[in-house]
Formats: sequence, C-alpha cells, structure tokens
Amino acid sequence: MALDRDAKPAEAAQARVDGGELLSDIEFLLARARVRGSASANSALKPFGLRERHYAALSLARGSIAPTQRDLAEFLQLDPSQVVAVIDELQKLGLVERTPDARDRRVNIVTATPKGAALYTETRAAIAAARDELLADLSEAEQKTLADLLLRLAF
Amino acid sequence: MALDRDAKPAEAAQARVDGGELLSDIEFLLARARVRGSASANSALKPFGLRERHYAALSLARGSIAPTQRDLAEFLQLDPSQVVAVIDELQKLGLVERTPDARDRRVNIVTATPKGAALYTETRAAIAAARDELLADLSEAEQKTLADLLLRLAF
DNA sequence: TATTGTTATACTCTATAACTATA
DNA sequence: TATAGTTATAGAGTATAACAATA
Repeated sequence: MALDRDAKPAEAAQARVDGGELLSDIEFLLARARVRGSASANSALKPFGLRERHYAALSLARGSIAPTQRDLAEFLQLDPSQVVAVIDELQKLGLVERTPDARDRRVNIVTATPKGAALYTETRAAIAAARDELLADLSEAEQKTLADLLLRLAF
Repeated sequence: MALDRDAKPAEAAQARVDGGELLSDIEFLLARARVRGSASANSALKPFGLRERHYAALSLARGSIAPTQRDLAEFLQLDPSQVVAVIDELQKLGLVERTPDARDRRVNIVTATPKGAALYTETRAAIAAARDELLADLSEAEQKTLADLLLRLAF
C-alpha cells in the first residue's frame, strides 16, 4: 500500500500533484472549465435528445434574423458539412425548416418551427437550472464578470 | 446576389446572425474561448512536435512531486488509457521516464528527464508568447481576474 | 470561375470494456 | 477481490477534399 497515495480520487490528485504552473495557465483552465460547462449543458439537454450544437443552432434559428447554413457554420465555428448534419437532425425532429432563398437558390435559410421555438424555451430553462449548480461558487457579480471577459476573448 | 449577405466571413456572421442569447451563455462562451485557447497553445507547440496534453503532462512530471500515471489521469481529466499513449510518446522522445514504485510495483512514477525539463521551459515560453496575442484585448488585471475565476470554475 | 450545400473520408479525442500483473 | 497500467474498440468531434447546383 502506498503511504500518502490513498485518498479520494478528485481532491487527491490536486493534493498529490504539483499542478503549480498549470493552475495559472489560462489555456489549461479554459479547457477544463469548458469540459465542466459542456457536461452541464449536455446533461441538461439529454432528456430532450439534443446536444450543445443543436441547442446553439436552434437558438440562432429562432432569433430575429434567420441565418443561412453558412451563417451558422461561421458563428458556431462548425464546418459547413457539420452544419448539414445538425440541421438534418433538427429538421427530422420538426424543430427547424430549410427554406431556399428566393434571391439565391443555392442558399438555405434556417428557421425554427413553432415546435422548435417552444422546445428552445424549455431547453434554455433546463440549461440555466444546471448552470446554477455549475457556477454555485461564484457570486452573481463574478458570473457577470466572467461572461464579459469570456465574450471579449471568444470574439 | 444577396443584399446584406456579402461581407467578410468573420465579422459578417456576427453582424448577420442574431446571436443574442448565446452571447451571454457561459457554456457557449467557454466552448468558443477554449477553441481559441487550444489553437493558440497547439500552434505554439507544433514546432516542438507536442500538443496540449503532452505539454500538460510534462509540466506535472517536472514538478516537485513526481506523479503516477493515475495522478496524471485524474488531474488532466484523461482516461488512464489515454495517459498511456501520452507518456509513451513523451518517453519515445526522451522527455520523461517511467519508474516503477518500489513500494507498489504496479505503479509507474513519471519524471521528466533533464531534456524534458529543458524542453518544457522552451515550450512554456512559446505558449506564453502566443498567449500575449490571444489575450491582447484584456488588460493585465483582467487577465488575472479571468484566470482566478476560471480556476474556481475548473476545480 | 466562385460559392452553397452536400457527401465521403480520415484523423483526433473521448469513453468503455477486458486483460495482466501486482497487491 | 481490488487496483495500476495496458490493449482494443467504438463513438464523437473535427478537418479536408471533391462534387452538384447555382451564381
């Protein structure tokens, strides 16, 4: 048996490992925080049969400006071919529609159906509820600060 | 030709798409910021033939407490089988060594070689240089605040 | 000739289960 | 019986190239 090597997994590694420099390494922290964020959102979305990317695409599709698939690819940082798959699935579920642009028939404009808009509202609430737990250690003000800083970093 | 649909890709999507609610969605922002962070770090590491996970493992291996592979798995949130692959590669490059623990011969303790420690210093500087560009829009104080908040979110 | 959406393909990342050697 | 490391495998996620329809 190891001497100081038998504690609970989660905290153990932190106590046992010299994380030193990594713990102030913003890329490492971003990667780790994002894993927690994705897990939180995806777990909230699971009952609805959706994942993060579907939620994000649905959110944009029900916005005030109906996006093209190209717009979705750019904004969501997905390859156009990945957008095809996401929209295929959302369409199969009756949550969005593809409408060819009358002015340029190569273009598909993606809009949420009423069903899609309604489900978006539900899923948004589910994600927000999970988020409360995710961000429990941060005050409201800190959450706001974090979101602001991330927004400036993300774009 | 589209009317308001012809601008440059990057800014275009932001102007053209109603990102509204997503832009205050911390999970979405984390995912996007993390893509930028990983791209920055991986691109800095490319000349050295390493990727983020190798860098992180090397960082821990040259710390004051030599980790076991299990420790690395927990701290880096990698599956033990993935740690095998990472350490295999680092070992093949002569950057780390596996030493069986005398007290428990199942356990491998991972330590950086002098060559590994030296390369770590180099790669760390390369990542820091890339980071300056990544975080150019944030002041020093803001960078510090972001790192602190992420640390609390990440653990 | 260039662009949108699509299909196909491959490569990385992640998750799971089963095996071995040790305990 | 349980654990550390290993192997194998399958599933997501991501990146690239080529194609059809349209501009």
